[in-house]
Amino acid sequence: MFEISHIILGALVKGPANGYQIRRRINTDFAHFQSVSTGALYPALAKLKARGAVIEVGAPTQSLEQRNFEITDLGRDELRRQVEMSGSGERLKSDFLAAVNFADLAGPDEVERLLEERVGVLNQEIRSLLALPLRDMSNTERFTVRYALAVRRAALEFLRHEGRAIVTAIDIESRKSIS
Amino acid sequence: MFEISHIILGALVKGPANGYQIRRRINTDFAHFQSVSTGALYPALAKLKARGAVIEVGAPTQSLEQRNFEITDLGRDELRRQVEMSGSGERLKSDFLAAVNFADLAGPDEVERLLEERVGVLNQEIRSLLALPLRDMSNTERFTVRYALAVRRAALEFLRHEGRAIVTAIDIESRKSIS
DNA sequence: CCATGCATGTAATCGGTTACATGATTAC
DNA sequence: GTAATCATGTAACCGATTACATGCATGG
Repeated sequence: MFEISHIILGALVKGPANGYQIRRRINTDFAHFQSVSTGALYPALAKLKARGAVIEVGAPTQSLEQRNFEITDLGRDELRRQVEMSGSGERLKSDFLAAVNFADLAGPDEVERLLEERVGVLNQEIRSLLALPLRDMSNTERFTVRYALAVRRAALEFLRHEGRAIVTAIDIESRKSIS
Repeated sequence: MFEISHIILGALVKGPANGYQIRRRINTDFAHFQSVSTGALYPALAKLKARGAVIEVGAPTQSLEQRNFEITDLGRDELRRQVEMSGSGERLKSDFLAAVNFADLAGPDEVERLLEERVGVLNQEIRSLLALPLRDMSNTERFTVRYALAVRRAALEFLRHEGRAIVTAIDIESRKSIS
């Protein structure tokens, strides 16, 4: 399992950065498969430094309390080993599917709301993915973005074709139980 | 956010069950959006009982230490409210995309392995979804299964069409850096 | 001047998994 | 008889989020 520390190393492969920049790289460039909060980032970064997977470089002379981290060969080794050990699983926790699954209790309006909202979320995610600087990316990075785009577009497509049908089906069903 | 307790309530909507059966319902029928471990299930079940969202029914006379839980009106209310409050987001943590994203460090063989493994996982997930008793399901349940099928099939399709290309692209790239 | 973004960090808490402990029942 | 499945539960741990505390820099 990939942990935050490995993702941090992955973010630093692109070049040195401070904590804030690492966080932004992860939450934009890697948003389609991972995210971080500050409470996870800084402790993980400290541990990586302690074990020599990253080093702190540059001027402590700087007036700002801004730091600068760089990945070491040891860090690259660690990341490479992680890739080699990694499986191809995904852990999904879907509020959308859970809510729809149990929406019989709430009625067709609720299903309609959830569907519309999901379409909105998917469109937003697609827009974010398209906004990424695809030209500056490596082949593998671009591949992951295109994979993420493909599944989101398929989800949208499905909702467009089958969303209406499910709402009317539940509507009919709920009317039946009333009469 | 849907928690385990809500998912348990959702499993009990289908009818009374013991802890073990609840767990199996979740890990098969709801596998496409949620899973549970025993360490989460039993404490959550105890709390649900304590607050009256489920009741323990039937014979304590039974020789087995088998229990039987039933959802109450209060529990149904709680689940309905949760559906109404729910957003349409999904939280994905993908080892597959992370590993591919950083696979430059490991070489084309590693990418090929990850792709093949992912195809295997997707096929298995599709088989599991198709094995579900679709006839016995409500409209909304069936809808979530078909949604899950659609995105997995799209992922497979993408890998079939674009998987080969990425492996060769990285291969060419890595040979370039050698020469 | 004041909101927003940049920047670092900690403490409390959370939701959950892994592993363990135990034992009955069923199927080969 | 022995392996697998059914069945319940706890303790230790884990990875992470939320909220907070602090302060500088920038732009409207």
